[in-house]
Amino acid sequence: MSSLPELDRNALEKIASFFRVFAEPTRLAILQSLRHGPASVNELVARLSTSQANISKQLKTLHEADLLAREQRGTQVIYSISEPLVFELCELVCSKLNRRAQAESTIVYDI
Amino acid sequence: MSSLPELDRNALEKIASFFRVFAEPTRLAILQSLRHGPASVNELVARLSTSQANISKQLKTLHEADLLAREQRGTQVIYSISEPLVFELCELVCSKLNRRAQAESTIVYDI
DNA sequence: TCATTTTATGACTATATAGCGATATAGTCA
DNA sequence: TGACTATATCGCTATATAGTCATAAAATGA
Repeated sequence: MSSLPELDRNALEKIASFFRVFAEPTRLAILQSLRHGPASVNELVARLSTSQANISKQLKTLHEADLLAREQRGTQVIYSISEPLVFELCELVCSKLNRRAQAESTIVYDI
Repeated sequence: MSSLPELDRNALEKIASFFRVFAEPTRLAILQSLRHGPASVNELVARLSTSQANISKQLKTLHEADLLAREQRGTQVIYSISEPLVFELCELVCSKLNRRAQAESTIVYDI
């Protein structure tokens, strides 16, 4: 938002890919869970209702998007949010959805 | 980001769906093009390299997500950005990607 | 080394949707 | 009404990926 040379297809594709990381409820659930602090894979598996394989897969996606830090401790791997942007993005979207919801009912979104 | 009752699957799915609207380069290209001001479907078709059918389809998605306003003028339909959040979101993501890109090369993202 | 625990990966299925060509729909003007 | 223009929709194909089960890989401790 400033200079106006248009982004080419390649750049737009990279931006789209970044948004795509946030476009799945399971990944959002992982981010929401990690708001409380770092957690191991098994802890996340216990909290969320999906398989260990799927949790690992989605953690990989989040890590490759540079949103999560990964630390190995013995046989466990501890993941934590490494990018504050995660909260800013979710706050923006949640407040937007809350504004919309208020006009309709009373559901409140808040990650 | 404040109170901590976790969002249920249904709420997370709605948030994910919202992010998903931004997760396709053609829709981002439309948003980028509309930054210059309102435009008709045909104008967008002329600017972007995809079919009229696809432009109409993606405009529908953007409109249903409450991001675009739609105004019929004769046989033409004029679309315009109706939600400033669009710019905030894209700025956040672009600046993030720029920070990352600076650490690697010199590509600059700026919608 | 072997058994155990924890995490990651491979093969697969099911589903969602981007994009296309063809066509329908709707508005305008003669 | 009929011709014309602009937009929307339908049917379709191709592709991407979430999720699952089974298994591999890696770290630990006996």
